[in-house]
Amino acid sequence: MDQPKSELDGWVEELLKINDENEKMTEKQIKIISAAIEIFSEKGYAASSTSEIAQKAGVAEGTIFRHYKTKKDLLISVVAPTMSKLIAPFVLKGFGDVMNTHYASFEDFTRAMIMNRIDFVKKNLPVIKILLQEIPFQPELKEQFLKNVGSKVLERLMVIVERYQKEGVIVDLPPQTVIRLTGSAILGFLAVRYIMLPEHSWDDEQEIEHTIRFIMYGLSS
Amino acid sequence: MDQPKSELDGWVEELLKINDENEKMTEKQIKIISAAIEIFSEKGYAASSTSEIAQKAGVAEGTIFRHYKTKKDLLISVVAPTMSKLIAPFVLKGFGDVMNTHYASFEDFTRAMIMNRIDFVKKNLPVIKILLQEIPFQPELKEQFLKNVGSKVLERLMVIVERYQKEGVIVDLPPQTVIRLTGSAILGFLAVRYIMLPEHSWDDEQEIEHTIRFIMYGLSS
Amino acid sequence: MDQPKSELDGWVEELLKINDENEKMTEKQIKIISAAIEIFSEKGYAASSTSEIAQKAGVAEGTIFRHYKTKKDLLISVVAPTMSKLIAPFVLKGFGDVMNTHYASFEDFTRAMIMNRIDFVKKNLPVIKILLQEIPFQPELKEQFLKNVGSKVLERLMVIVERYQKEGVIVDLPPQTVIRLTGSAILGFLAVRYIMLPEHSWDDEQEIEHTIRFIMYGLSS
Amino acid sequence: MDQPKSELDGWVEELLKINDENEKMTEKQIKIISAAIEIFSEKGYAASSTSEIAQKAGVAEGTIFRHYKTKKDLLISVVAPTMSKLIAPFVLKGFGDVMNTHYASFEDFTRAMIMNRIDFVKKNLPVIKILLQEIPFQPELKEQFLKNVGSKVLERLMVIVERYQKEGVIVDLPPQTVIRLTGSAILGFLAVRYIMLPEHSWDDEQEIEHTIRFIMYGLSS
DNA sequence: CATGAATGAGGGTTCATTCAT
DNA sequence: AATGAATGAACCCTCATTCAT
Repeated sequence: MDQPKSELDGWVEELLKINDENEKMTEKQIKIISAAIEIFSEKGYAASSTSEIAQKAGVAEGTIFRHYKTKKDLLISVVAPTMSKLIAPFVLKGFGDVMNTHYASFEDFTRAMIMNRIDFVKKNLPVIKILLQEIPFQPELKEQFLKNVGSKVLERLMVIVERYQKEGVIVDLPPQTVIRLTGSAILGFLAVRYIMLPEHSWDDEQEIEHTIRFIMYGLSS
Repeated sequence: MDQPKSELDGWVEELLKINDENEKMTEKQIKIISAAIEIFSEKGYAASSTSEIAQKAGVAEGTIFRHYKTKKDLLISVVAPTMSKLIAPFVLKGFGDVMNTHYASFEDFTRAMIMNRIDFVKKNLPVIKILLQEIPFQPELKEQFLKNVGSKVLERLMVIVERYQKEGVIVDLPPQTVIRLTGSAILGFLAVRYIMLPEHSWDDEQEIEHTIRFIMYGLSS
Repeated sequence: MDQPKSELDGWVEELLKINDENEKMTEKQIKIISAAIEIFSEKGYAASSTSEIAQKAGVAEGTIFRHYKTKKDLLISVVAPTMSKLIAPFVLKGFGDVMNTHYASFEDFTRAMIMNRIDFVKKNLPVIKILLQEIPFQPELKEQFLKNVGSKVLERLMVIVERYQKEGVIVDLPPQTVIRLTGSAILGFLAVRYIMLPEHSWDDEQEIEHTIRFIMYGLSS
Repeated sequence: MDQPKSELDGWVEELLKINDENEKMTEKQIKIISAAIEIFSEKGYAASSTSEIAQKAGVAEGTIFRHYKTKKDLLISVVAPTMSKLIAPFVLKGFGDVMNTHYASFEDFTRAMIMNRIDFVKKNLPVIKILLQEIPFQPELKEQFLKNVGSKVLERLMVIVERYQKEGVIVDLPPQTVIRLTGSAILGFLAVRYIMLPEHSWDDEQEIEHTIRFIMYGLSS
């Protein structure tokens, strides 16, 4: 699953560094968050008990509530950094310019996107599972998600899609439809590969190439 | 969202009729199941309380447990018929033969598929949400799902895909990959259309045509 | 465990016959009472559920309450006939006279008593267990028991003991104490033999003889 | 009910002291156990509710379950120390030797035994009632009881009985029978005196002497 | 700052009892 | 007379949260 070091990755890493530096979490907090991630993703938020988290984290029950006012607070704290990272590549300033320069072909762009998202999923799988589970039930998360992905990310991607459409390299469907179709192909691969059948033996490189081919042909004008 | 009456639909309806006739539920049971569907899909299984379900169903809490031994039993009873219907079109005997006859073109087949699934999703949205939420946490459901979808459905679809591949109308990728890509496009549409942004104003016909186009071009040989 | 047919037994049988004839229980009632005896003695009254009794009896839950107004009513109905039989030998009219005639020696009397009680315990073990368990908690039973055993039985026995004391064949302790000591020996045997260690292999005849010997010597003047 | 200070008592007290020191119960735990003893012995285990115990103990219901995982756990915790004390006099090391030295006559031994057991019953009456009630229904207790009393205690007593038999001071019945008869007399007294008719006005000293006399004569060779 | 005992509301579930059929 | 669906109170137990130490 190696991928060519790309500019995009460079930014993500930078962003992550920033995020991580901001955290200033005590050792106990890290243990709590880690335990929460593990347990939330295993049994679901509602079915997890703070006492089990405390036990797995090796802290007293009360300690959790010293750092996170409520259980829901803990959930948000678990999920927020990953949500940030999720949209990081799209909100970096200069993102558009760079696109112009570095990903001359739509295929390269798609490939970079796919590789980057695979990397992201691999590094954040448990939290992603939690996010998927809880977004429908936590208005806070839903709102945050729609605001970020539905606006910022979509906005950026639309600009990019429109540019490629103007260049005539992809079909002239509504940009949102293009994004939906491309996104479905990529996320469909990630879902099957990492969530539904992670145990299955995969030839990742081939699957990725097939997926890219599918998108390219599917969107060919 | 009208769709041309097709043979496929005929069978599904027949199957559903059979299922529905088998149910023989009392009036109270229907109320309980309805309330459970509503509340489970709204708050998630673990966060729903049997007392709230009883209240919404207009029955005493004890009545729930007369019909469903445990809360999990109620979940299974809520979800099982929909799981059956989910795979119904694929397990009907004669399904393969009919394919040969009636859906000569891959595009027609895909269109029928999409229409049928849209119909299914529209009729079963709340239960589908519950299924998606709970499959990861309920081994019973997971097993049932994998057994049915992972075996029966996949099996059928692979035969069909291989036939179209032999005919040279679609690209010669591994059949499972073809199914993944097609499924992603269809399910991606359904997810966005009915789960993520159901409120958005959609031009369904257009979106469907675009999606079919995407699949056709994507899989063109 | 054969025992010589005695007059005493004759009366008991007569009494039982009377009791049994009075019962006029429907077939369902018999099944309910039998099931109740089995379950009450197995798990205790409070830990038994009427639904389990109904199931074991093969009747509907409601049927129990048609015959017995409450669960406690059922308990009383289970236990009352045995309580009657328990005191039967002592309240039969003419009991005292017969004593004079038939059991000239105190030893014969004691032996008859022991044999009779063994027989009684063997025939009524489950109900006796229920009685022992529930007398402390059911004022109705307690009162009934004290009234019958504490008065009628004790009264009769005291007359008998006093007669033997006047004859000089047993020691001149307070009659109640004599009864307590004799009763302890007999009931102690029954408790160990039939309740505490019923599985142990017993040489009943020997144990009985030893017990009688113990009482005779213990009360010798 | 004063009794002559004996060596035997010395040991028991010592043992109890050890037990009591081990307990390290918080104030709340003591209140919970006390309330549980009171209510269990009054209404029986199955008919007692944890909420009532909590109320009588003056704690929240949850507090009970912080200290005792289940209601049955609470029962065991209530009953276990008394079970230990029950067999304490028999399992103390050196018990046998001391018998040789201090209770030269069988009568003295029996008297010490009776006094000691009276003391024990007086101090532990409610828990003893609970034990008697629940041993038949709680396999854990039954097993524990049989293992301890049925083995350790019986073993010790048999050695003692056999010694007195060899000395020719008591009749040559099977030792187990001797123990049963002696035990019946003692326990019969205790049962009548403290459980069945505790309100009756008793001349304890006399009753005890009569009981001892009964045993002595009953076992005289 | 960390602890963990304490809380009490609410969880799922059982149960004796009722009543329309 | 018999049924068994329906009831709702009470059951045991868990939980997120608080607070004195």
